Amino acid sequence: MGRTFSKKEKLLQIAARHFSKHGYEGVSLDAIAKEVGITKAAIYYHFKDKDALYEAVLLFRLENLIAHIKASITAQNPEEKLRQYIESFGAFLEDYPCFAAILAHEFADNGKHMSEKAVQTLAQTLGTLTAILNEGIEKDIFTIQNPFAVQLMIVSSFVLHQTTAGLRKRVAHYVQEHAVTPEPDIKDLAKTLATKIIKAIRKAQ
Amino acid sequence: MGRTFSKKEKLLQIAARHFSKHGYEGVSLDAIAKEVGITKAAIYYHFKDKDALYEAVLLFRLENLIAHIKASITAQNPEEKLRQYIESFGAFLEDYPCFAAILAHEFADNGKHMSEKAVQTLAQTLGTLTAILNEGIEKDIFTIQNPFAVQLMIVSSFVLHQTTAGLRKRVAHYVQEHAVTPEPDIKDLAKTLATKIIKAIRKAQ
DNA sequence: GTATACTTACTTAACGACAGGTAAGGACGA
DNA sequence: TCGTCCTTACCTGTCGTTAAGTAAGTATAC
Repeated sequence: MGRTFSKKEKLLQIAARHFSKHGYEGVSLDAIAKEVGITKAAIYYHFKDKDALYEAVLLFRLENLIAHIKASITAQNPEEKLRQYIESFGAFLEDYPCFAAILAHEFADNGKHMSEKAVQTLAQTLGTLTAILNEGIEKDIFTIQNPFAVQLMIVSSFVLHQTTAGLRKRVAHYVQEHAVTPEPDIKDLAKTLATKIIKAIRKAQ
Repeated sequence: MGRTFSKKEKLLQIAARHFSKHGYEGVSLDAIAKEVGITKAAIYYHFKDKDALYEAVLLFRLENLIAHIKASITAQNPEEKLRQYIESFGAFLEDYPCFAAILAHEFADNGKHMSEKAVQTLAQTLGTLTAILNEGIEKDIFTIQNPFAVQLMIVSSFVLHQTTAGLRKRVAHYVQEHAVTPEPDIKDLAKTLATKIIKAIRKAQ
């Protein structure tokens, strides 16, 4: 039983795709409206302006993200928690590739279009990671880490993995030494990344 | 003895800054021209169109980059080569932060504005890395790696480190658990990243 | 039950600002 | 005088945004 979407939901969904493909500046409300099947002015009935539409798109998924991550961390020991953190991050970005691309655009222009609330929500993911790392350090499992550096490796790898698939294909075409290893999907990448990061920060026994 | 710059050089330099800050779509030629101190029409004397200007900016730095990396790799053993690769990549992006931001924008929209020539040049960096990894695998120093995954970790970490400094500062403000560890500069990050990656892919002795 | 008042969810049409791009011409050094 | 390096003036299209209007639905009063 496929549920029916209201025009507003359809608008948000299509807007997300447009913002993900072209970035804030590259998106025109005309184009969105046309695809939704309404007029541009109708967007202004639902949202104050372009900024508010973007904010709605971004905040919705950001809040999803932190809920998803928090729900995924069920383990007791820090190492397993860290693995769950990394893998749930990857799984979420796989499920919402548009969101990954929107994040990539946001990172590229230094969060220019992110409201304080959006930044605050994003900060919660980093807070969660920091707590895990601190616990690991206290229990003498991890070496001391800068949480920002670890977060950077995780988030940037996932986000750019999701967004640069087409570019990588073009690049691969020119790499002579490149044996045609199959491109790992994001779930494989998550596992690889988790293993690598844990290996890299774990205290030598 | 400060050399004098031609208008064209000044134009390229300022264009790079604009493209790095706002991305291709967000940049207006009027704004660039104004800052250079010429009129928009003068840009069309030097370049065919907006695309050609962007291409010139991007290709120039890309060619710099591969020259810089190749010149930096002087070691004999793969492990040291890999370290040099990573550190020279980081050093280059530190010297040209505008270039890092342009790359970030390009990654965010999947290389939409990259010409085949630009892609080809970018591919050379990946080719260099692949050769190093293959040598390490042959000599039984590294475990088998997907070069794309390793390149992804290196490039994405550096690029987003350079571009998201302001955003990270905003995020840090909301992270309660965050002890105010000083933000590592990119050279520290390069060392950390090199150590981590080598630790992660090196064969256990 | 039906007239009235009001809300919801849009459309049509237009606004001013500004985008990329161009044709024509002028200043100036060799 | 000829090419180089620009400027002035302008065109066309598209942008975000708004005002005004409207068909359909809902709530209330009698």
